[in-house]
This record gives sequence, C-alpha cells and structure tokens, in this order.
Amino acid sequence: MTKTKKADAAQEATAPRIRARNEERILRAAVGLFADKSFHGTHVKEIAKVSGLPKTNVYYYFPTKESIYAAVIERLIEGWDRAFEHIVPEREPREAIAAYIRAKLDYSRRHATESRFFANEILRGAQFLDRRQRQHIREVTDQRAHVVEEWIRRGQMTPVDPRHFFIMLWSATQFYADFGMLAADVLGRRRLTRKDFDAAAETMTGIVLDGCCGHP
Amino acid sequence: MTKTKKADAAQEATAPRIRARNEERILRAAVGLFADKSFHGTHVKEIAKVSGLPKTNVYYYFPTKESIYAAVIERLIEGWDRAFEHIVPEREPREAIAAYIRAKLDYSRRHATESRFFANEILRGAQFLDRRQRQHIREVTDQRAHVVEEWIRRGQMTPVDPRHFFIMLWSATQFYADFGMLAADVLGRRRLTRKDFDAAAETMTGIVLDGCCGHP
DNA sequence: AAAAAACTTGACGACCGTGTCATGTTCAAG
DNA sequence: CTTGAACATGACACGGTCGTCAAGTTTTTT
Repeated sequence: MTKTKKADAAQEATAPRIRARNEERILRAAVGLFADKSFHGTHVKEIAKVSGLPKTNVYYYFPTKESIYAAVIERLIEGWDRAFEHIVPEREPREAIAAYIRAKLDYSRRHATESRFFANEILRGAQFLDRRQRQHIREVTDQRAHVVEEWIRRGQMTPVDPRHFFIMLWSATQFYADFGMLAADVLGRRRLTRKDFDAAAETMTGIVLDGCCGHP
Repeated sequence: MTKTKKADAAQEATAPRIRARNEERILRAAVGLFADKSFHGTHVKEIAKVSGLPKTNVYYYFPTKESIYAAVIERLIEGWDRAFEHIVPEREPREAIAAYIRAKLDYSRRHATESRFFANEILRGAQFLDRRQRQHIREVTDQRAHVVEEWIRRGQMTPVDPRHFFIMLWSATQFYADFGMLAADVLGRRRLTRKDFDAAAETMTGIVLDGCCGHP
C-alpha cells in the first residue's frame, strides 16, 4: 500500500527486454492465481513457481505483492471498454446491440481468467481500484448511455434506463466467464463449449431485442 | 478438510440453547467477513471478535475454519430456490416472471452479504460445494426449466432455451448485490437505494418481457 | 447438594508466508 | 577486456495465524 519506489529508475530508463519479458511472465501467472484463490489465498512463492522465476526475482521487479495485484488491474481496465465501441449512434440499435453481446461473450470465453479476476475485485468492493480508474469506468458508461438515449429520442428503441440496460448486458455476458462452473453444471456439461456460448448469445439477443412473451 | 469430529456428541444430543445462540453468532459474523475478504483473507481471530466470543470458544464449536465456511454454505443453499417458487405452470408467464424478478431483486437487496459470499464461492469454482449440493441446484433448475418448456408448448412464451433464460435472470438480479459498488458508481450514487432497485426491476422486466427495440 | 456435562478462557507452540540481504552471474558499453 | 549496472538466487529474520491445552466457570442432571 505504501512502498512503490525501488526499480523505478530502471523502469523509466530505456526499457530493457528482459524486464519486459519477466514482468509479463509474472503478471500472467499472477492473474490466474489471483482469479483462482484471491489476493490472500495466493502466495508469492506460487507466483514465482508458475512464472518459472525464483521468488526473490519476483521481488526484484515488484516491491510487494500488492503492487503485482495493482499492476494486473491496470491492464484489465484497458480491456473493459473495448466491446463498448459497438455502441455508436450511427448504427442501427438492433444490430449494434447484437454485436455488443457477441463481442462481450467472446471476450468472456477467451479471457475468462481476467474476467474472473476483475469480478473478484469488484465483489470485494473494488478496494484496489483507485479514484481515477473508477471515474474512467463511469465516464465511458456515461458516454455510451448517451448513445442509447439518442436512439430512444429517434424512436429506434423502446424507452429504457440506459444504465440499467447496460448492467443487464454486462451481468449476463460476464456470468458465463465468472460463474462458468455453475453455468456448466446447470446445462449438464463438464465444461462450457463454444456451442454453449453461441446458444447463450442467441438466447440473450432474442430476449433483449424482442422479449420472451410476444405482445398483448 | 478432514477433521470433523469433536463436539458431535453434543451436537446430536438435546440441542442446547447456548450452542444454538453462539453458533448463530459465529455464522453471522463469518458470512460477512468471508464475503468481504474471502476464505484466506478472513482470520478466525476476527470472526471471534465480530461475534463477541473469544477465539478459543469459536474452536469449541467448530473444529476448523473450513468447517465454519462449509456451515455457512449449507445455510445458503436453502435460500437459493426460494424465489423459484414463483415459476409454476399454473401462472401466466408474464406475471410469474415479473414476480420472480421482483423476488430475486428483493433478495439481493436484503441479503446482499450472503449473496456476495455465494458469488465468491462460485467464482472460485465452487470448491467447497459438495456433489450433493451441486446436484440439488441442477435438479431445481431442471424442474423450473420444464415449466418454461410447458409455457412455450402452450404458445404462451416465445421459444427460448430455458436454462440460458434463467441464467440471464440470475445474473442480472445478482449483479445488484454482488457488484453493488460498481452499479452505484455507474448510476452516480454513493450507495444503491431502494429506488434504484425499483428502477432496475422495471427496466429488467420491461426488457425481458417485451424487448427493447419494438418489432420489425 | 453433588456430580457430570457443557461451556469459557488465557497462554502457548508449531508452522508458514512475506519481504530482506549479501553474494554471485550475465549483460551493455567504453 | 574491463567496468558498472541490471539481473538472479539461496538462506534467513520477522511477524502473524491456525489450532491446542489445561484449567477454570456455569449450567444441567440425578
């Protein structure tokens, strides 16, 4: 929480390749372990073992376990808004929303570990997210909410609260990554397959766009 | 993981009130701590402090930290299917589904801590859920899936995969408990209010029943 | 009222995880 | 080739946590 100076000089100087490579290894190992066992359940010794480096070497690059955790978060924030790029006023809402769902589910399937890590962090009350990062999330959401409002104004969409609407899409798409084990159980599979993700996308898109009960 | 014998005799004998009261205290304290800091982040010392008992006394009732965790889970499973009771073939799907959403959101609001604990456990791959508990969840879901299939057969509902449909409802309703902090951030609140939950229910019900984009 | 069972408690030991240190090795540059 | 910086590593100190123990106190039973 406090110490963050040490190899800073090296970090800012002409970034050496070895450092880049090793930091990458450490972070990659860490995200998986943190996702599986959370912060306290993960030991630096394990991070070292998984990344193939001796423990002391891990401490050479990162002053503390917390700093590793923080570094992982920093990377994840970047991925957060990628899928959001589909939500632009020029596109037809039906098509844009369908694309968004597909993109988000795809992300869940391919980056399940990162997704679980992130969920974990939010679940804990986002203790490691700093003010800047939280504000970033809020701003990006605001921006896309305006797009939905624009669609509604034009009569292309039924009036809905855009923020709750997004929450619904997030939660459903994340579920398959975060609670994949439960989803698999319920679907009677050992593990979720690509087909399951396709079925999920189809069901979700259908319901979100047209509802499930026809019209009275 | 292995030790589970000790005060068993007492447990099975004419259950004393003191035991009941103290176990209750311990479990209540534990669920909050586990939800906040997960298994490894929670120390028995804290459980003791929060429950107002000395640590040794906690060990008098529970042989190990893991056994406390397991006991908390056992209680939660019971609450899992409560809201599901709305999903019965006799009711109109529109009305039953709306009631289900309301019940589940209500549960999220009032038992946010338990919900977060449970989410946490699933996130970790449900390491502490035993075979029987997992099967129970699956069976209950199966049962309610049949109801949806019946509705579809009767033409009261658009054809959808019932399991993915339920997953969508679970995820959206749970989100407000599990990721409440993020939801509050996005909505620009400090904490989620009752009004936010009402708005969430309205948005969700509207979308799930009738979609968001009219009909082509 | 006496005995037994249930409960409560402070002190303690063994273990383990974080983070440090002093020393050795590889790399980049003059 | 030499020199200094970046990198790698084994051993260790320190602190804290799980779980135990033996000795007390209260409640229940006979």
